[in-house]
Amino acid sequence: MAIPDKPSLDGVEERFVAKWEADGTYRFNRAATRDQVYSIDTPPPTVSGSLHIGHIFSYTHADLIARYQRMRGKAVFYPIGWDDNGLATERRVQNVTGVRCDPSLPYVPNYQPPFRGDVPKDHRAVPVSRANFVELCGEITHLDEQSFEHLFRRLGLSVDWSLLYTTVGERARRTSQRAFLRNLAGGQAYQQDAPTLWDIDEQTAVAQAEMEDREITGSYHRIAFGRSGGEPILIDTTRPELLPSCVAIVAHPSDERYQSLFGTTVTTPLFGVEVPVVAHHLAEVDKGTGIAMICTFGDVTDVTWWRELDLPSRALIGFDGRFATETPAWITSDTGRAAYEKIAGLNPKQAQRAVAEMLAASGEMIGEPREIKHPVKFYERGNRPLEIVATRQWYIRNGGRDEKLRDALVARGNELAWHPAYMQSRYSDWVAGLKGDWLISRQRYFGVPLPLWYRLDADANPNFDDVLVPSEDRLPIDPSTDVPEGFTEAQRGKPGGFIGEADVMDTWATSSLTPQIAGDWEGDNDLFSRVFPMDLRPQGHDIIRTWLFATMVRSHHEFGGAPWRNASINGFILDPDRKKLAKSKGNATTTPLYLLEEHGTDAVRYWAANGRVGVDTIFDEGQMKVGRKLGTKLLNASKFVLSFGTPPDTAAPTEPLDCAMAARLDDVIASATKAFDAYDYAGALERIESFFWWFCDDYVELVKSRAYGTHGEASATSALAALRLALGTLHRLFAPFLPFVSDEVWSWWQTGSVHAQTWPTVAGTWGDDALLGPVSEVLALVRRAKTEAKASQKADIALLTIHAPAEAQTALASAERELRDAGSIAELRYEIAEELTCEVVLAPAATDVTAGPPTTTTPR
RNA sequence: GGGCGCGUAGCUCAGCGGUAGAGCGGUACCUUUACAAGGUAUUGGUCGGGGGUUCGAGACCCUCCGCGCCCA
Repeated sequence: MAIPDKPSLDGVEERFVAKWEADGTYRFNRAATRDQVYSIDTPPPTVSGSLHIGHIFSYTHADLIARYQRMRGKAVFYPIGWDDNGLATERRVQNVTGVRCDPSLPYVPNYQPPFRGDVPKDHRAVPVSRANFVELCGEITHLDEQSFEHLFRRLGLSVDWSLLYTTVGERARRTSQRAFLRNLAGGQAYQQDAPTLWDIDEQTAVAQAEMEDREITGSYHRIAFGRSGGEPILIDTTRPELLPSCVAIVAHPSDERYQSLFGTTVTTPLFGVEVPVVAHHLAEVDKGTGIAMICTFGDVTDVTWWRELDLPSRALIGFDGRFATETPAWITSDTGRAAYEKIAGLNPKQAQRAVAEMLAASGEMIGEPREIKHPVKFYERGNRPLEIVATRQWYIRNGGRDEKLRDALVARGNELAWHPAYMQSRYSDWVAGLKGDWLISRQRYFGVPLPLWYRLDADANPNFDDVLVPSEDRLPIDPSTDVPEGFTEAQRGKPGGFIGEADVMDTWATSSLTPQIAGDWEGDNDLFSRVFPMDLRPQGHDIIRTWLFATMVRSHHEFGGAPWRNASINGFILDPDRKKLAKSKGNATTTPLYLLEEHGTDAVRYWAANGRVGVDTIFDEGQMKVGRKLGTKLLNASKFVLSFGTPPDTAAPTEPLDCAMAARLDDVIASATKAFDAYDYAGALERIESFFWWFCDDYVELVKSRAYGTHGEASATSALAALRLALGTLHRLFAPFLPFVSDEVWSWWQTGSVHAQTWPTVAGTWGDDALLGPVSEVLALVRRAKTEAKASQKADIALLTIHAPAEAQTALASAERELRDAGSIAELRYEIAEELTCEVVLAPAATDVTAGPPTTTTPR
């Protein structure tokens, strides 16, 4: 291919994206053996969200490593997936189409939702069947996935698109169900009736990893518990509405004030239920009055107390977040039952108002409620505080209730090389602090179903202990339409028959299997054995506790080892005020596609590549402009170097300056390789870039005249060979960072893609680059003299006197021709001196016969 | 409250035991036949404060201050 007259970065993305796809440049070679493979467990982005600059940042980092390893000769297994499974997708579909799922409705063929796009604010969601809802989820996610793919291709990710998977796709469902069944068989999955964190708006259970604390305003209500033959006990609570669920009151065992009360009973106000006074170390002496009521269940501490003190369960808040309509049996007094009837069916907020009014009226509330700020648990995507309801759920053991397992999982962290190393403590700290097992069942619709049925007794009541499972070869199954072995569809819901499990799995229960899904575990075990355990898991530090940990749990249970060898953890993107970029803060307004179009992909990648592994990075379009400049420079420099002509095949650098440049290049290759091997792509780029600018500014300037042939053919040939050696090396060194422009310049003079070439290696035969120091120094002094004389850089110098130590003079003498050419120096003299200085006498300019006096400069 | 990380030039960052660095910005000069979407030069810092280890500390240790993230 010919060199364009005016090289340009415009349009390189479209051209090479198409070419790489057509040529299969990034196709995985599945014949490669495990030791020849470098496999990457890429995070599948959530397609219900929109891509933002953080994706550009982190996915570029993974791509840098992928491209480097590919050039090192590895068969790179670099798949990508879309995470389209779960609640986030359901929400998006509801918002876009104006429907909501009602599993009781029948399927409607060819259903059209009321909207596709802008749903008016006052629109009331239209109920649709589960099957219709899932269909719409599939339709909307498919559209999202196309735009994601377009952006990622445009970003130049060298993923093998033929390996694309989705987390709700057939293979993911099969893998996910198979892994669950193995966990079930291995005793690592179990179901339990237990207090469960519950989001009353989404009507689903929430796992520990998905909840967060938020500081909200509440009110301390001081209420009096009656005591036979004594003063009432005063208790401060933010949740007086839970009074009917009260099972005990609790103080710290060492609390002097309440010593005499432990073992006695008190009576709850309004409801008149007798409850014990108990001691537990979690009661806080200096919080409120130091004695608290235990209700089933107001918060997670209540759950601990309930479990550890073996208290009865008196839960009243149901799945809908409202108080049970039926008055519970443990409230026996007429006044108590009358009080309860006033809150039956209310939501917690309404009930709180009602209870507070009743307490005020009965005189059992002391003073007015006092406002406080306190942390309350929320579902991370939720709007109202979590409730805790007692319900049957499925769990996977993750060490939260088993010290040995916990220790084993912490130890698995040592099997990974963490980049940066300190990120391992985020993992260890999280695992060590787990409070319970991993809740994986969700009361949702768009997800992977739990592959289970339950046998029904003679009255058609489910026996949850009698679990029916499919054989693995039937997977994936949907228990709402598929039938357990030995049954017929007619027996569904009938006495002696079966019912399907309605719940789906937590999205992380599928996402935790991305190495197994991508590698087609048990589907193509030949492939799987070539790629697993994966070499690299790249991801953000925010999801170490979820994605990374959950994946570790699954791999530990199934394979008894870590699922990867390396974890590289990327930082966040911050705005110029050092705030985390987030759409909700309104500082993440620039879309990724706009940036790629505005600055060019290579320029944006350049910015991303400068963000060191694990370090939060400021969003900086200035850096993208620098990247753009680098790309332009690579075009121009390549064109110039190639314009000198082609040296003979056997040509090699022979001149001292050329060999010294090659030696310096060797050093750059060595240190860039070392940096890349340590996952320090930013360090590698820094060294390559710095060499490149020196190469352009000094080396090319020094040799261009000789390359034109001014000193004869032999020395010209040495220059040409050296220039092309450097150029070919630079093109390959830049290839991971600037994939588009590097392939463009490569195509001018080479065949094939630069991305299919091998990473440069050190020749080690060029000697040292010692002479380059003094030469660059003199060149800089000459330039400074000209600049200070306000002369053009091409102005002639009549006489240059170099004062320098003897060894520097030897170095300079070996490159004297080049110095004279580059500086337009007529006469050059040497003087011995301690320090290197130059005396510059400019030749009288043709148009200016009154040139200034000689200029003396010293290096700084 | 706990854990982790970070405070180096106006800005963004590198350096992590041996003479304070890069890019951007600012300033000046050069319309140089690769590049004006350019080039050349130049200006910027008691390396957050204090103590200690060392012949020597931006770097290692202690402590304080400030900022960020995660978890309570």
